[in-house]
Amino acid sequence: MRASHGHQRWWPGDTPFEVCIGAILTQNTAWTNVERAIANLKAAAVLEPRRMFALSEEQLAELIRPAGYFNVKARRLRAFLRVLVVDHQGDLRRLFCGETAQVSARLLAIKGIGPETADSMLLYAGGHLSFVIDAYTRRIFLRHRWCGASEGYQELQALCQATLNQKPPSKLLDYWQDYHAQLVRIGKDYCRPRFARCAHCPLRALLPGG
DNA sequence: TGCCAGGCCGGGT
DNA sequence: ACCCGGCATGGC
Repeated sequence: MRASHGHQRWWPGDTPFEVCIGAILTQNTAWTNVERAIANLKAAAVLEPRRMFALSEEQLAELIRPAGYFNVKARRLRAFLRVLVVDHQGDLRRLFCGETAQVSARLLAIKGIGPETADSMLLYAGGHLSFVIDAYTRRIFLRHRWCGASEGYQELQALCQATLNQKPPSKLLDYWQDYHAQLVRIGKDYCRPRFARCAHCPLRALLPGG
């Protein structure tokens, strides 16, 4: 995948904080809509933990309106910001400090942060080895019959992590970050829901027997 | 026009 | 432990 399309350089976002905010905003939402919301936050000069937390839920909701679910997401953003600002001095390095499993539990305890959002933050903002499973990943694996329809998040993640562990530890973070990004790109191009199969998916060539 | 997009929560079985 | 409705905008 990387040989044909190059390193994807994910996650889109200039800073770890922007990555975290984007992770919440993109829940079940097209990234183009998230970009508008982030542009609003930048224009309002509140893309910083304490300044964003200083906004009321209503003010925040208005700024992120283009991202959809704006009332829900404003509440979720503030739940995240409260933990970051109040419990960790507004310092992401403190929030992400500790063992991966421990930090993961810390994030999952926040209302509005589920497995994918937590893993996105861990992998792309926290430097933790926690593989991201999203709709594209699930769909690609399902259509190629690399997993069953009933596989849960944890099972699919365990499968990916065990498979993608065959590299020097120093390379894994970059590898996992790009691997997930590559799956999303493949998914957008070849594995959308309306296609009955990934008929033209280049991954097909990787399978024994095509 | 309707379907889709990088989920998650809360209430009900 | 699952299943479902709700949440909302913009693009094709």
